[in-house]
Amino acid sequence: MASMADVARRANVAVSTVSYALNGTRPVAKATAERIRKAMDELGYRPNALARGLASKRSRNVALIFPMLERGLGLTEMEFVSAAAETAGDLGYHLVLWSTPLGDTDLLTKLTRQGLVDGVVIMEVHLEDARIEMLRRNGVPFCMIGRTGDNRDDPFADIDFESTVRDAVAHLAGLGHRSVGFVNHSQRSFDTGYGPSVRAARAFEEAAAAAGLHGFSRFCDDSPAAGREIWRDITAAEPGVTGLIVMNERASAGVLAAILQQGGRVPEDYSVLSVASSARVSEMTYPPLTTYHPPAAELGRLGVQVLIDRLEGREVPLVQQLIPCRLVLRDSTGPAARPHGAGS
Amino acid sequence: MASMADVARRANVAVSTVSYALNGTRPVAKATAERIRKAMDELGYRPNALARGLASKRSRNVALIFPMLERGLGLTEMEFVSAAAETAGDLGYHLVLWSTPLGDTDLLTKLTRQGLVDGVVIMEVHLEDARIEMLRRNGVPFCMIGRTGDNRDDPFADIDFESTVRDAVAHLAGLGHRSVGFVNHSQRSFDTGYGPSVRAARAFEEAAAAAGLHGFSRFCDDSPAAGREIWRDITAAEPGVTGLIVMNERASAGVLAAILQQGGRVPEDYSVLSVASSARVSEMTYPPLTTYHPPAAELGRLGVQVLIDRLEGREVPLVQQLIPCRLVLRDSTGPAARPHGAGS
DNA sequence: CTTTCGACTCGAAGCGTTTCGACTAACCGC
DNA sequence: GCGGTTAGTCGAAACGCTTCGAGTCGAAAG
Repeated sequence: MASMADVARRANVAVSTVSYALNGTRPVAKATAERIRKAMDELGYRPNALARGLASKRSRNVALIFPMLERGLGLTEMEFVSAAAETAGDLGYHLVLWSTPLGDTDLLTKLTRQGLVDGVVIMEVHLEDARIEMLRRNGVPFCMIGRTGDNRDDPFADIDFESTVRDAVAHLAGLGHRSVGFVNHSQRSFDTGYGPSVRAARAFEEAAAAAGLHGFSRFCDDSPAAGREIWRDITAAEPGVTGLIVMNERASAGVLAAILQQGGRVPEDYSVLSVASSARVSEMTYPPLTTYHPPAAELGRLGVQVLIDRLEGREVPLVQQLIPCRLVLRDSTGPAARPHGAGS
Repeated sequence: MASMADVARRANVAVSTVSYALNGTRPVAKATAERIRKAMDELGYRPNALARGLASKRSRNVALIFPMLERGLGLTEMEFVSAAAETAGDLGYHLVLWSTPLGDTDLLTKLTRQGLVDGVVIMEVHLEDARIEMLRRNGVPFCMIGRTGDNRDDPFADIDFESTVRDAVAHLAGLGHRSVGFVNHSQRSFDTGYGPSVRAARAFEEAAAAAGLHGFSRFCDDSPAAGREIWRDITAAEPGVTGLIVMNERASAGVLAAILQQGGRVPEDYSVLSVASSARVSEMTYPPLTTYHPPAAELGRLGVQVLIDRLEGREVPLVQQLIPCRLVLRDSTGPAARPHGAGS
């Protein structure tokens, strides 16, 4: 592999001059620059990333910390990762993937101390997140996807669950639904302070109250089976229900199946509105789900963009961006049926 | 950040001795080793990955080349990426993500020449793949997920589409189906030599013939809408059909929906058998799809494992592994209806 | 008691960059 | 025609590690 010394020799200049020409660090005469450029592509020269990083103390690598979740990663996360990788590439950076158990701060500490990356994008942030504490303490530049409860001046990009849930409630209320349920993630995710669970739950209570309708919430494990079960539970406890907001991609299919199985029709008898589930999945259920789609790609792009801006020392204002989900109408919502006439 | 020199000073030894102790490159006295160890964790020392890589000419990074596809990445790919990242981590490596347009050999060349990674795992390999040519030519160690048409002595791990499709045909034949269709990916994917499309298509023809049943194939774009359309096409052209093998995750939901919409029942009137689609999605359709699940995590793990084995110079036999999909029974297949009695 | 060998250690020379200080020629304003 | 810039270039010193050659010492071998 050709090195900078080879290029310098061939172009008849000092190594440092090659470096200047390459990075524009200092002015280089037009003719010299041309000679160097020529030498470079005759040799097929590419600067060595490791050496460059070592000497400059900037690796031009960023890490994406992405958790090994028991519930597994979904398509939203995939979109997110794709966008992050692509954006990093566009900005001349490399994206390295750190798959770490959610609580493992030690592992993360070890990883960050290796000096392989200049900063990290961290996802699945919890309201209280030891990893964020650690990053702050160790002075590791980072950008969150999601946010803690106490984010003061750390940059983040997150889904605006508050406004999304508000919109969702308004949407159903607008269709005449007066008794609306909210199907959340698991109790456990709520208890451990998973941001979306907590914020959405709160937002739902408020929005339902504000809209003057009867609202109730359920936790639900992330599986179709749990979704089926929760529907049975709901119809038993809330016979007047006509609308459901489901923020649980995997459960949503179960809910739909359970309704159909009980002889209910969607959307004639019940409206099911999905929140933050991916397009690829929403269009595959029966009927296809009307959904507030998460801005996964935007978040991914934004996350690495913001991080890199900081790394490059650009004097950027603190970015703390909330992006609402975008409504895509499909076939699972419609005008409310007469309150008690529903379900066979 | 503490450096090796700091550790050496504190432990009262030469820098090289610290290195030997750290890597076991040469013997170090027990007492010395202990002193060094102590110094290390008093300082919270972690070796600098860049310096280490530069000096040793082995970065301990591997790249995952993953394509920006127009059809987007699915859950299978996500599982795959997760497994790869996790495995790399377990083996003390970092996984960097290179998101590249499928045909962009130049970009790939640039990336590999930077010396950031020791080798690459490459996915979505086509039967004729310029990227593989390039890797061979440039002597970049690699492992394919998928395989070219001419793989001689390059390592790969791939889904065994031949045997999977054979099994699928046998499964339906065993249920009494005599007229079975195969829904492939798009014509385009076939024409551009996308391995799964080509191999599965061939395998289906053979297996259908061998089983003595009436088999026919269709290409289908990757979308529910295309799936609906293909079903209309099929019922028009093949009125006797009772079984369908669908190797197209996104289309499968459309097929199901179209059947239901025409008043057909699954599996009473028609059996739909999905091939190589993810569990997360298969369980969300209506009815849930009986599926041959792709061994995504195994492939991901295997890919980086094999690559790293080679990098470490272990004298491993050439790994060219084919893993069949595993059948998971759900609700979309059953005994064949009377040939012509189906469909309302 | 020498020789030999292995365990153990050290210093120095890289690895391929960036960056710093210094030096030379113009060139500018006066 | 003299200080002061500025464009353009060079050599050398890092950066934090690995690796090589060489040296010391004690124990086993002859």
